[in-house]
Formats: sequence, structure tokens, C-alpha cells
Amino acid sequence: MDVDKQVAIFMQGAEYGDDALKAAMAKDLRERLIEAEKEGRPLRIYCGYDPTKADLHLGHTVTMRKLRQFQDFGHEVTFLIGNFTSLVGDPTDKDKLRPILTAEQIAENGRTYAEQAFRVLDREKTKVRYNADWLSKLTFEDLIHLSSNFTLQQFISRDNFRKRWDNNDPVYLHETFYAIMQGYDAYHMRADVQVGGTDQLFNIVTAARKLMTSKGVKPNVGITMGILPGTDGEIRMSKTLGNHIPINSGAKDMFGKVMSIPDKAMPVYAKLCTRWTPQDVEEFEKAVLGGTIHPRDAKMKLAFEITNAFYTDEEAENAKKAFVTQFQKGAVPDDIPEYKLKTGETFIDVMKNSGLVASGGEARRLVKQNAVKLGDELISDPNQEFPKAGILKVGKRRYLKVK
RNA sequence: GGACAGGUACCCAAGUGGCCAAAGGGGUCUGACUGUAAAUCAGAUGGUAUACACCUUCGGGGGUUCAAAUCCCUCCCUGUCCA
Repeated sequence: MDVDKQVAIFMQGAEYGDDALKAAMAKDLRERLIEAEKEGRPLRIYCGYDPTKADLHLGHTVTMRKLRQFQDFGHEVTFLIGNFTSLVGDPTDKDKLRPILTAEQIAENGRTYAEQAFRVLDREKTKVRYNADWLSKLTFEDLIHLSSNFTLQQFISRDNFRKRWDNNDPVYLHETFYAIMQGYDAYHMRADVQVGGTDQLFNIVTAARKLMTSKGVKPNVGITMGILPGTDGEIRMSKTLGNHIPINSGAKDMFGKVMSIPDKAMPVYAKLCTRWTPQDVEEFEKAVLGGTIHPRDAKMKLAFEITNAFYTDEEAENAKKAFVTQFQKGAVPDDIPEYKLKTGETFIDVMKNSGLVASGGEARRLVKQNAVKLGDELISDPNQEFPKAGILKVGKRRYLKVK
């Protein structure tokens, strides 16, 4: 297999914030590929996942997509569940300490996590491992040796510690163990390549490489993936921020949510979430920026590819069709909730009782805003008795079949 | 244990006796426009109510007052610093 082609594919979407580092990593990767081929073995790749939450969204799948690419070239992929590291929580992630989960919760989350991940990864070719299997066996003495590879300055100069330090926000001692544990994982598994987000740059490149070197093994190559922005197109995708695209909520939802990203976010999504080759992505980006493809059509193409990467051809096709019918043609979608009209109910009653709106006030407001239609007829008096069965439309997206 | 700073609506944040259902921003929703749920512009955004109005809400509880997010007491919680 052509080594340079592999390098191009594997480095696609990787970001280091530093061109020299990127070039160095690409070079390392190339050498490692050649070396492994000589030894007649596949590369060992892994990425660690935090099992404290169980709902995956597109952002989590960026690294999985990367792992999948390695799999497709016959390399050995380990899906590592960080059931031990989750005791600490990644300091990169949040300023709050994580709630400590029970072993059972973590095991359960780990399972559902892996299950969702197999929408991207090849189940047959994926090893699932838990880092508590080795980390929990380390002694205090081991920890002293491991941590003697690092200085406090190295940690404090990290951006996320630095900021908190400057703000007088707490920086806990045990947070520094995170990087050490992650480095030990890489050492224990003798990883050739470790994949992660750019927020993992320090953990992967500095900590893991240094620790592995000190242990006398070849340091892993780090592939740190760019961060996927959420549906707002600006801030990293996260469930807490509500800008996420869950992978388990159905093809239609996924298609629609991708369609709602701002135009300018299309290239990033193409780079991080599709199965396209580097050339495909480049062409797509050029076409979008150059205006040779209509932005709407470009986004449709993108939405279809992303949906199709998680769902079957048929499901993706249906999602696309449903989107076109509902939004482009403004037609009524085929699967809408139904409501049985009771005698004497007003528009407010129907909207409220069917759960279409949360309160009477909201119903009144929507009517006032010309958002409520029965069939083609605009409703102006919310207290009017509901006249007849039909399709009630509220705004662009809410429908109710009243019988 | 001590000192200090805080706890306000979905989130951030202003407000230090009445004009406060509570500024501003974000988010969300709606409308116009369009190329889509993009961008832009406009409006809405506690509940009940046709309306007058009423009810609930500024960490919990108690009090002062005609009137409290605002003053007093007490409790709980969060953070920083010192020990």
C-alpha cells in the first residue's frame, strides 16, 4: 500500500497549531508505517474515550472516523474506555469537577458508548479495552517515578491551567495525573499512533511521548483532530451548549440539523465528519468558496453524506426527501402527531392539550405572530372554537393532525 | 478555624426599599426576506386570563415595612486567600 497516500489520508483534518509540529508528526508517521511494514505488522492505533456520558454526538465521532480510516488500511485499532481516567476528569474539558460515577454506571456507559461507536467503527476489527485494567494496578511508587518526568512548570504553562491560574480559579493537583495516566496508557499498549482532539495535544504529544521515551519504547505519533463546531458554527459541539447533533436520534433529525449549520461551517464538517478523501474534501471546499456550487446544494450533499455515514442508504435517502418536502416545498411531512378533537375545545385548548405548546400564553403569542394555520387558513382569534378536523400548523416545523 | 467575594429567570449578568415579572447579552421561538432550519432585519420570550386583574418567581426559613430581589436575623451552598 502506498505509504504517502496513507499519510495524506491519516493527516487529513489533523491540527497542531504549529506547522513544524505537523510536519514532524507526518514524517514520524511515515517512518513508522515503513518500519511496521518491514516488520510485517499493522500499526497499533488507539483513542481514549471518557465514559462519564453516554450520548454521543457528531463531535465525538471525529476521532472515530479517523480510527476507521486506519482500520480500512488494515491497522489495529483499540477503542479505549477511560474508566480509570474518568476518576479525574479531563481538566481540559471543564472547570467543574466531574461527578464521580459508580463502577456499574461507568461500565454501562462504556458499553453503550462502544455500541454507538460501531456506527463508525468496524465491530469485527475493533478491540475494546478498559484502562483501569492496568492503571488500577500501579503503586504509589510507580506514580512517583512516572511523574518525575514532568515539571510543574510544564503543566502551568498549559493554556487551560494557565487561564485558571490567572483567574484565581482552582487548579487541583490530581488533574495533573490525567496527562500521566494517558501517557501510561499509550506506553502500556505500545501504541504507534494516538488519536485525540487538539485539546489533547499536550497529553498526547508531550506527556505520552515523553513518558514512553523514558520507559524505553518508541514514542507514539500524535494525531490531534480539529474541533468540530456545533450547529451555531462557532463554539465546539457540546450537549451542554445545546448545539450538538446526536448520532442516535434518527436520520431525519441528523439531516435537518446538518442543514441548519451556517454556510461557513461547511468546510470543517466536510473535513471532519465525512468519508470523503482529501481530494474530495478539497474539491468540495473549492466549489463552495468559489461559488461554483449553490450553497444549498452543497449543504444538501454534505448533509446526505454525513447522514449516510451513520444510517443506511434508504434511511438517508428518506431523510433527504422529507427535508425537501417539508422545507423546500413547504409541504406537510408524513409522520406528524395526531390529536383527537373534543367538542367545545378552542385553538388554545387544542395546542395546549396536545403538547404542541407549553402554555396558553405561548399559544396566544404564536397566534398573534401569525404563526398558526389550519390548513391554509391563518388563525387570528385563539379563543375561537376549533372548527373542524384538519392539519394544524404552528410555525414552520410544528404540525398536528387534528381529527 | 479565620478573612473576603458570591448565590437573580433556560444560561451569563444588571438591579441595593415603591416606576420590578425584574435592564442588557446569549439562547430559543415567530415573522419578513431567501438559497435551507444559512445570513440579514424586525418582534416575542413566567403562569392564569377576552380584558381589568390576579398568582408564582431573585439560595431556604423567619422578621421589619402600607410596600422587599433590595433592610434585619438565621440557616444552607459555592469560590478565592490565609492557617
